[in-house]
Amino acid sequence: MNAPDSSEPIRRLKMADIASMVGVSTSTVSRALAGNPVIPQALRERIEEIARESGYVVNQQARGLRMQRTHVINVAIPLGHESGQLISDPFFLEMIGRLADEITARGYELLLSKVAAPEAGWLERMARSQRVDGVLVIGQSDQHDALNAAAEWYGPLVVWGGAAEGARYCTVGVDNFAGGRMATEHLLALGRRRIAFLGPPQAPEVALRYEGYREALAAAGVAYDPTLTATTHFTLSDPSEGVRRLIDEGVSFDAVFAASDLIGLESVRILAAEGLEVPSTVSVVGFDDIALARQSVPALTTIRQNLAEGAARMVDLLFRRMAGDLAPSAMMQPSLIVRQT
Amino acid sequence: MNAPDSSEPIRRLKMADIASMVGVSTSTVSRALAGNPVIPQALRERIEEIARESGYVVNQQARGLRMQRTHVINVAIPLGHESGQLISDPFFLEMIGRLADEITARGYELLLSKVAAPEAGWLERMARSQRVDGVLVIGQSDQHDALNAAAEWYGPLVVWGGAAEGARYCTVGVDNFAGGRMATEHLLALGRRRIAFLGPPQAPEVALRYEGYREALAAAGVAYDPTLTATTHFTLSDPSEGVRRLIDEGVSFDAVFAASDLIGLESVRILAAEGLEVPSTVSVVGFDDIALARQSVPALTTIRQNLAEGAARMVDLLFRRMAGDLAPSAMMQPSLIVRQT
DNA sequence: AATATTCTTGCAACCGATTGCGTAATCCAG
DNA sequence: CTGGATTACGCAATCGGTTGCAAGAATATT
Repeated sequence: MNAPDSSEPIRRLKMADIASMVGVSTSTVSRALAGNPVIPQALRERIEEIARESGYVVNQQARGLRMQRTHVINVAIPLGHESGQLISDPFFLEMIGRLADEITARGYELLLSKVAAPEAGWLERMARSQRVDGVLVIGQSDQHDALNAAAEWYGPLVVWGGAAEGARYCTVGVDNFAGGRMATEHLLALGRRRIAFLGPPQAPEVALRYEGYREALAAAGVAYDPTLTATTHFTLSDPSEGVRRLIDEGVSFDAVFAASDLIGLESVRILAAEGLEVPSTVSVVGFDDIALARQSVPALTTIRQNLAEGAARMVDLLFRRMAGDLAPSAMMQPSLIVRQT
Repeated sequence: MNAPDSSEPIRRLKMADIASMVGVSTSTVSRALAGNPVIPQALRERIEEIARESGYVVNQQARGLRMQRTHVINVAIPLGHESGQLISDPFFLEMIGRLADEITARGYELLLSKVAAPEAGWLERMARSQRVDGVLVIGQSDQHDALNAAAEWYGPLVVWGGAAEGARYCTVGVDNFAGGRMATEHLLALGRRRIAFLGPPQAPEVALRYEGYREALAAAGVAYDPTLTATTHFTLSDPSEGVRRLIDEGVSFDAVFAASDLIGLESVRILAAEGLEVPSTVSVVGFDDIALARQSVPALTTIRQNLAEGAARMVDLLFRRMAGDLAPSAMMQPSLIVRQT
């Protein structure tokens, strides 16, 4: 369609070009553009002026090589537990958006890696490639061991997720155990006794929610029935998963605690389609409080994770770790948001 | 919490270390790891072996500097038209996910830039920083001129969006004009005559959908009423926008064509809350066909954009452009998905 | 006016790879 | 056994910046 202007010199400007235009050495240009105060203001301004009007931009490869830092953070999303390749949970979008804000605000860039079928050593390669200064992992998926191994020698690593047993890596997340308990207690308080649990149990954060669920049941003296637990992926794309399977198997239940809002919303939809009224016949509680939970009809009751705060904490911890301070994990309190289900 | 093993040497391995371990020069190691056939197989395998077991990973900064390519693609999301900082439209998530697949499949990485308040020169800086080999822009937002300017001298740039008037940059997108017409024709076929249009008209793709809307009205001999057009952002966070304003202003309408599914879904919700039944009183058609449109109750009728194909085309065009072939824009056909609204 | 001090600015080494070119080693035919 | 072709591999330049060190210029001190 269009062609780059062929009269434009093909070779990109380098610092030496600016230097010769100004009549100084590259040392001076480098220092001037870095705002080093040893360069007199007048000269610095002249250099900045010329650099700007000639469209010069510092080569980040060269700069990174010399300075041994890239100003890039790797955000990795492992999808070991997902069958499909797609990230469909809006939770990720909101998280990515928040992280992008925090990272950009600190003058860094965000390298996004979707790790679909985690190969051994993916984290090692990420950490050692020198392409990034730190790594954020969103969700442990089934990569607990890989994370532990990497944390052994790589400091600037922060993981969003549950405080899994024996985790030696730094995590940020809500108290999943408390969240699971809160959700279950809420359902119990509504008089529900046969509460189904839906979620992918391989993920540590889900496992903790499940523990909270068990704990609340036990505390209320309600017998735990294993047939009420259905493993799913984070998205309910496959009808052989989740509520539908419970219905098909003839399991009777009067409430659903879903490990994510997406599962919860899909459950509501399936229940409605099956003629089971929500919330009169079956109550549903989700987890995350994605934007959608509030907007759907009926609006989903859920356990809220404050992602803005979570993202800020993750980035804060990561930068402290990049600075050599091996900051510890942080846990935030979730809250119950009662809506219509 | 945990501390990186302090007995581990602090300095990272470089190629020279591997070279001396094997007893060859860095040239040989470099060639061996690159799979260069001039290195005998036996030696290559020995080098690979040692590199692997010592956990060596090539420094991408150095490699990039020397080779003048980074194997990174910049995916930029300009949000000039958005008031808030948040990307909330799931459209972006699906698009990012698809692009990530395509880019990863070619052995490249994805640098994600959320361009919240576009400063002059943001694209220039991106292109000249040598941090990436190519740039994909998701949505033109209000950055049409900036894109045109950059395309003048920067080849590897592909934009998702509408084929805006006077665009000299390479775009991939659905035929927004046809999509707007299809949506409107569908509503007209249902007998609707007072069809409202909701969307952010600064974005070229939305402007084209709007043209299609006008065209369909004209073709059907239905008078165009400017009071039926309400400008919004891509998300309906502000109640002073969209349907609610039409209702408040007492504008009568029997259908809504929303420029995105998110606007459409929010409209359905507001209409329901206002006691206007969908679809008996008011019909609604959205645009995008995000996963949510299918799952919501009632399921949203919409114009489908095939994002899997779109992402594949964008990446294909970008790689051809990176190879110096200035491939032209591509346009795909949207399709009408009739559901319950 | 001579010396001490402070300002400016450039030289050159370095970051860690890749690669053109040249040479030593090996092979093969005559 | 020798000359020429081939193979294997290392030297050193290069990519484009940053920065310790030091020299020369300008200013201050006595």
